[in-house]
Amino acid sequence: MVHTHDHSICIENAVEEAERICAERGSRFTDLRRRILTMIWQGHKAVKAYDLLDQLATEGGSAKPPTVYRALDFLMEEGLVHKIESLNAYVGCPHPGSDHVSQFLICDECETVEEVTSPALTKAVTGAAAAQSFSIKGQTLELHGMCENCRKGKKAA
Amino acid sequence: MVHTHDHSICIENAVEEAERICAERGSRFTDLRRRILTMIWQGHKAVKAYDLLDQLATEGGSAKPPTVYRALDFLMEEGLVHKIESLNAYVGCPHPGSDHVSQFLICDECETVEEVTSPALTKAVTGAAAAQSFSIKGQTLELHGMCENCRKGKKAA
DNA sequence: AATTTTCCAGTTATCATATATCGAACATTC
DNA sequence: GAATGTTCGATATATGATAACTGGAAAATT
Repeated sequence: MVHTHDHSICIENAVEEAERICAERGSRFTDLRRRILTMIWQGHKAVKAYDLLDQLATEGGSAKPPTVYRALDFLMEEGLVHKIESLNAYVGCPHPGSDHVSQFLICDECETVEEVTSPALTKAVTGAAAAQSFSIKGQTLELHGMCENCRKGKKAA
Repeated sequence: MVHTHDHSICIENAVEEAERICAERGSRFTDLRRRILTMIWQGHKAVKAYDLLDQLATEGGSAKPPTVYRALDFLMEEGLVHKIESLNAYVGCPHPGSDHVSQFLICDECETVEEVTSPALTKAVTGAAAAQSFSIKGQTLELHGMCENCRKGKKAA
């Protein structure tokens, strides 16, 4: 998806929200965690752990993998970021704090990841599980394809 | 899920089917590929690449990672096995040859992976994508939880 | 049957992802 | 300021995956 919006707003919002949520819960939103969350929010693409490492390295310090993974674990526990299993990469949650299941539309063209929560889809998931008497605890639902904007671009080209 | 069935039938079927499919397509179902497919079908759990490596090692030979991954790639291309992204592991396809989307119910208790193809769920997925004008090319749909048998077991205990 | 072609599997090397363990630094609370 | 708890760092190791190249076996062709 081509984003014509002012993305700095997204970053600001995400960091502010994180700040608020952590304060509320008594979790510590440390400098490292803020930096990593900010990096992840540089765009709407999923970011790989080692890209974060590289970025941290260029910023001077010498962060090692465990540091990054711990920060990512924290951010995931607080629901501030999600992991995209099919990409081994991480993306910011657009509405942290609200209890929700996450479903992802991943454009293989522009790499944009859009998080959605479709009630109909969630219902179908629940139904499919129920049909097998399966009690659901978590879902990984990642749809790959091409987003609207890329599709338009392709058609035009 | 507790399997009361004679699992050796599953293995035989899987290998015979693979044989048939590969013959039909002119793909070569080599000894290594057969061994790996058989290993994956030892149960209904997803098997990790390095477990396959270890098993191959104990069987004498000295297989290296690329060998295993190449065999897995082949088996996936032919639709004989699927990768479970949320586990980084591989599971046999119960009905190869038939064109289908795969959805998985993964029991976190007994680790059994059940493949399903729910028309209702597939329709919901298509619908959710359409709602965002997203053109879908592939899906990763993995539901984690507890299967019927494990649930019963827990209740009894 | 001999030759050619194709493709499989092995080797080495390397990269990427993830965990375990331990200890030092730091802020917070009392 | 001492006690506590947490973060962050270093090191090591395990696991997951790919690249580039080579030799050799099987299939196809002549």
